[in-house]
Amino acid sequence: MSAQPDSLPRKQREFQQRERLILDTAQTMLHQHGYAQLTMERIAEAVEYSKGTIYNHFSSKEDLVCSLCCRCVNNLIGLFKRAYDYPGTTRERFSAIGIAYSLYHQLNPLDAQYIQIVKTNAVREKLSEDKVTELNALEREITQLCMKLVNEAIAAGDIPDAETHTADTIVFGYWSQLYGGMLLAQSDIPLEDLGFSPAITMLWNNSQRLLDAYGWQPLSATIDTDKLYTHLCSALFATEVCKLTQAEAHHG
Amino acid sequence: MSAQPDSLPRKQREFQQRERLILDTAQTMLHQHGYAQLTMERIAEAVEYSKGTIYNHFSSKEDLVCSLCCRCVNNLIGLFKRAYDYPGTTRERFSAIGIAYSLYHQLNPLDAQYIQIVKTNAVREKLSEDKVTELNALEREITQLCMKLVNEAIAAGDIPDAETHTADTIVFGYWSQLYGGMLLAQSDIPLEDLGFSPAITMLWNNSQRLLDAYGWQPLSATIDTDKLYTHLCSALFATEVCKLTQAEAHHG
DNA sequence: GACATTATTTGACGCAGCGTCATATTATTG
DNA sequence: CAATAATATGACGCTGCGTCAAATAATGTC
Repeated sequence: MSAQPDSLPRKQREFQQRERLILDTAQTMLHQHGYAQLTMERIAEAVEYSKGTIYNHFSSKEDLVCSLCCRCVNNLIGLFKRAYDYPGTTRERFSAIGIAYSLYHQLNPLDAQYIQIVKTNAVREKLSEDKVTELNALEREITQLCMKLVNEAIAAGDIPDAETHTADTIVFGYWSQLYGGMLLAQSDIPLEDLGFSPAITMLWNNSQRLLDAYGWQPLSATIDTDKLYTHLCSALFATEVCKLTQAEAHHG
Repeated sequence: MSAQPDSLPRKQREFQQRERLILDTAQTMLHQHGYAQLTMERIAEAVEYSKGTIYNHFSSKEDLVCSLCCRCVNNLIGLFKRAYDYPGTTRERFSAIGIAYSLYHQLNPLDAQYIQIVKTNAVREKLSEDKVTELNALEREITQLCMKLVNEAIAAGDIPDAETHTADTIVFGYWSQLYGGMLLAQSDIPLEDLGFSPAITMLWNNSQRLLDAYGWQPLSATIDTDKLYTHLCSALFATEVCKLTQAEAHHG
């Protein structure tokens, strides 16, 4: 098969493979039994390595969870890029980013846990320098992707009165809404019990409203936003939607 | 002084007093040294009671932090009520709620920590039934206050096209934006380093935009929103703004 | 293939912090 | 002033993190 020159990176490949195994296992355990039940001992037992070996990969439990978080943001970046590359109007593409965000969190509701956990100062305090840097880089990447798109829209004249609110304000506003909305939707506060509509619907409607407020053409009055939603879903995220409906059917 | 009939509740008064002492101390410690350094032993030592006594008040460390969180939400409710009672247009009053939220978190940036910590499933898992109920009740109260105001606005005809987006959507949207915006502003991601404007300004502008999008009269085009901001601040939250500027002057 | 050397894995260990509970202390009552 | 009830205490058990010397495996040398 592979000749000598490959034999050096073999170790590294094994290392990476094991790292994936550990992360996958930790993720599964987290999903099944919650954070409180997630211990380094249990992970070690599950992957059939000893605790020391786990610590060769992750300097602490927080470090491990942060790595999960990084994977998660990476996945999100993938979806965002798909939205970015969609051949439509800038508004459609930006809307697609919102859908990507929403879909991802619907599909992986528990992934929001890592993000939240890692955002907590209680955890950040304990993270290594490197991991913080890694995470910041990813967050920078995903932010810049949004900024780029908004700047394209402004350049193309799709946001006529863009002087009054610069790209950063728009990205910040849209992102706030998505982020806050997802957190509220997923929080243990039972929104629907309080007489609220499904959060996903509200989120979509609100974000479209917000884009209207920025004057981002074409305004929602001129198009059917419900149709846009379903169209973008099927055009860009067919597999994700499919998985989601399956999961829903499965859970009843 | 007080006669016999009062002597029974005396114990209770002492109990409550001590509870406040513990919470105050814990809060200070949290602010000064962070969550990781906050231990039950240290709290006990600081208040000069033993650990067992602390556990007479709080069934666990999480329980204690949750109580801090409750106090914090209570403070917020106080500010919201002030905004609600302001004798102005519905839009001004709702805007004031946004300012209340923003001011509170600027004044007590660390309080957001408890909320975040408690929102984390990792911590929720460990909370007692009672504390979760208490917290839910508070969150219900603060939500309902917002709902009430939006419904008043709809009833008064201040939101003409209110059929298309019901009160819950508006509250959800506004709240999402405030919540998400505050989290982003406070997160360790250095927004300004990424070329962003001050988050508070963006937050205010975006929320005004959103109210416009709902068609909530009077639209921001017809008024000076900057002036409204400063006016509401001085009319309703003079003491808070004062504290804030002092704190800023103090920290340089 | 036997030995030396280097890399990796292991799990026993130390330690910190949570939460408990039998005991000690203080308050209340007869 | 004893008897009894209420409360406070801190030693103790336990769990889980992170370390490190020793064991084991891999690699290189003759």
